[in-house]
Parts: sequence; structure tokens; C-alpha cells
Amino acid sequence: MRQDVHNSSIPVLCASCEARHKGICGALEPDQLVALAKTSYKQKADGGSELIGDAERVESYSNVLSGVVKLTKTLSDGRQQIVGLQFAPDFLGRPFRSESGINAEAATEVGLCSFPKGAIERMMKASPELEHRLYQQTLRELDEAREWMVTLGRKTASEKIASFLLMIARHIDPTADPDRTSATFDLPLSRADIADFLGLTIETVSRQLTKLRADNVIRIENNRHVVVPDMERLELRAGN
Amino acid sequence: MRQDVHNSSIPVLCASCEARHKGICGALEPDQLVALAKTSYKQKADGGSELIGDAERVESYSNVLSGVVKLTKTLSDGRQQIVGLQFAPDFLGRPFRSESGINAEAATEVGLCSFPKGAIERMMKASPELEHRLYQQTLRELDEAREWMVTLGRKTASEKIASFLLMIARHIDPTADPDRTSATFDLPLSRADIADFLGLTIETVSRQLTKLRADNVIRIENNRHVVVPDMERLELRAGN
DNA sequence: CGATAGTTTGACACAGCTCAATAGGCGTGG
DNA sequence: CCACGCCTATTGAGCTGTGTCAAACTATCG
Repeated sequence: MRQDVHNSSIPVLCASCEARHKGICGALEPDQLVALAKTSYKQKADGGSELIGDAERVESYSNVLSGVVKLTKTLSDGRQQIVGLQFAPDFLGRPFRSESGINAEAATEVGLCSFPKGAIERMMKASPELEHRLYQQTLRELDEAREWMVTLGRKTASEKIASFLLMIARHIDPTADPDRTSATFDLPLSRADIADFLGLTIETVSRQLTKLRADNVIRIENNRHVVVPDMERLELRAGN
Repeated sequence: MRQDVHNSSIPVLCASCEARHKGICGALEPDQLVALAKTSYKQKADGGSELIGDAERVESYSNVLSGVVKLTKTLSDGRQQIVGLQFAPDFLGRPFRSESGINAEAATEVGLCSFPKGAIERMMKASPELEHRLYQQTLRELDEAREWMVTLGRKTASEKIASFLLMIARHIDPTADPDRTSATFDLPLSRADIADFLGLTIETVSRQLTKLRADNVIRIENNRHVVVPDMERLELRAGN
């Protein structure tokens, strides 16, 4: 745990920022934080807005401060697959490559803290600890991607839906007790997004959600609000 | 390109090793290489042998020097998914975590150069350049995993097979011209492995290979040997 | 040669897709 | 306040790609 004895020397912008604790900024010394904060700026993006284009030259990196970002890939005929979701305080961007190869889009309203590409890359060279944190996040993302490959390749539609709900329940609220027996949350994705995430159609997603509801594994209010009275029952449906 | 003016000071073990060029050992100074070589050992593993067990405590890392390693995940009821393939000179192991969460198995006969876990981790702390190379490989693996998520989630069986053949053609021979118009190679995986990689059954894999052969997109000799006369035609079938 | 493991082929079933209609939520404007 | 349109989600009916189960084929090796 980082001690904030030098709180006075920390940029106002960063004072209450989550990225300074669990995010990458925790790797930085106060003076480095000051230097980086000079070139960084916070911004809000509406749900649906594109953050990073596929072939577009990327000139900035960001920390996700709130909301959910979806990373997508699209085939030439329009078929789309969500290949990752990012939550606060994830780092958004592909270091060491000017073209990302994927699209990043705000799934909900998203709060970002953005930096020019060069600033991060210079600081990475100066601070192995910063690169270490980025490396750690990339390893976590790789673990998650592989977990989803199993879901995409080998699970049934209903197992996919259960796995998805479980994943959201675990990621959406960082402050929640990881061992809690019940959960309540708002889905950050539309049915179409969920379908793109799980390699299904909207209709199949809808039908499986209806089935889970009929079996009293979940309750749904207003299409987006989900209640899971018993996480274990949901885990059972996820088929791991 | 690394200059080998100090070749005499390089351990015999490493003298002709590919990992010293494109692999992670290229990050090391001669004296570091000597230190690491003291604790490392080369070994061969037969196709089918398990290299890293799922929940097993991992005590060593390796460089893949030859052959192909498959990384798999298995659900409790036995359904299996291959979540990655590793070729020379990839680094094999999950840093910063004692349990890997995945199985690594030799798909073909595999040559490895192994190090005790601690040796690599100590050297990583001392050499940011080493950690940088590992980070770079992990980023590449993440890119590949996401590419496969699209294949698993959104492509048809025949597109999956074509994508798989294309991927093997590109990875199996590091010395081949990336822009060549035809290719010839041995499949490193059995039909069952290909099925586990693509989220299909053996039968579907077999049928789709037969179809590609019937359409003269590929020729197959002795079950494992594949000839692709026209890479572009194969690319067309992969559906990107 | 026969035994074994891997592969191909065939016939059929079914999970999930497609197309189409209906229902619900929500903002806008009369 | 209701009427309307728009968008998203649900439900239904039928179709199809891929899975399942079973049998035949092929290669390899003692």
C-alpha cells in the first residue's frame, strides 16, 4: 500500500484518482506524476462513441476511470466480435505499435484520463516499475482472453450467458466483496453487444436470459438491471 | 542486430541458439548469459508429453527451441480448448504466478531450454531489457489470442479450417518468405488437436479438409503433409 | 499379417440461426 | 395527458450447420 505522506505534492488532477492506487499511476514517484499530469487531461465519452479506430494512428493512451470500454474486431462482411472489456482502472492502448488492430468503443458513458503516446513511452523507459505494471495488466488480459476462448469454443449458449453474467458481476464493482453470495448490477452491454461478445445472435441471448429468469437463477428489471440471488447457482450454470 | 564480437565469452550452450537472436536471451549481456546458462539445461520432450500441469506448481520456465507446444484449458467434464500454440523461439511460462491455470503439452517432439523460476525472476529485476522482451512477447500473444477469438466466435467451420492452415503456414517455418505465393508444411497437430483449437469436432475438421481438397485449394499427403499451391485462394477462404 | 490408433464417410438429430411478428420503454409533440 | 414513432427486446416457427453415433478405411508397427 502506497503511503500518501506527500499528498501535498501530488497533482490535484490525481489526488482522488483510482488509477493512482490500483492502476498504472501507482508506479510513479510524485515528481513523475507531476510531469505526466501536465500533459494529461480527463474527459467523458458518451456510450457508443468510438475511442480508438482500427487502422487509425493512435496518438494517445488512456486510463479508464469509470464506465466500460469494449474492444472489438470486425470481419470485412460486418460480422463483429468483442475481444475484451475494460473497467476502471484499466489502461487503454497498445504500446509499441502505432496501429491498434482493434476498435475501442465506449459501452457505457466512460471517464478517461488521457496522455499523449510519447509521454507514456518516455516515462516507460525511465521507469521500469511503470512498464512492469503495464506488463502485469497485459498478462491479466491474456489470462482473460484465454478464459474466453474456452467459453467461445466449447461452451453452450446457456453456459456462455451464465459465464458472462458471472464475469460482469465480478468486474463491475471493484469495491464488492469477491466472496459474496448474491449480487446486483446493471448490465453495461445491450443484447446486441452481449451477442457480439459471446459469438451468438441477439435472439439466442434473449432466449437464454429468459430461461435463466424462468429457472429463478436471475431476476431482470428494466432490461438492464440484474439480480443474482445465489451466485453458486449461477456458477453451476457456467459449466467450468 | 547483435554483434558477436565477444563470441568467445558466450556459453557453448547458447552459441548457436535461436533464442539468443529473436528470443528473450537477446536481451542479456554476455556475463548475464553466462550466469543464466549455469542454471539452465536443454531437453527434448516427446509429442504428447505434458510440460506444465494446470494447478501444478511451476518451478521452471523454458524457451521453445524446436517443435510446437500447445496450451490447453479443460472444463470439468472433459471438454478441451487449445488457447495458444508456441513455436521457436517463444518463451514458455506465466511469470509472477505460481499456478499457470493452463496446461502445456508437446504437440510434436519439442526441444526446450529450461531455467529455474527464480533465476529468470531475479534476472528480470536486474535487467529491464529482459522484462521488456517478455512484455513484447506477451503483447504478441494477446494480439493472437484476440485474433482467434474472432475465429472462434464468428467464423464458419470452413473459414476456421482455412484460417488455421494459414496460421500454421505462417508460423511453422520462421525462415520462409512471408510474401511467398505457395507453401508446403507438415501439420504439427492431429485432427483431434485441430478440433480442440477451433472449437469443432474431429468429424467436422475432417469434412472441411476434404472439401478444401476437393476444391483444389490444398493437397494433403500422408494425412499430415499439406501443400498450398495458391496462398491467396486460401486467404479468400479464411474470410477476413 | 493382425492389432491399434488415427482418419474419413454416412445418416440422422438438434442447438442455435434466420426471418418475421409482437411487445415494451421512452422521448417528442400535439 | 395521450398519441405517435423509434428503438430495443422478446417470442414464435421453421431451417441449417454442425454435432452425434456408427461404420469403414488407412497407416504404422510389432
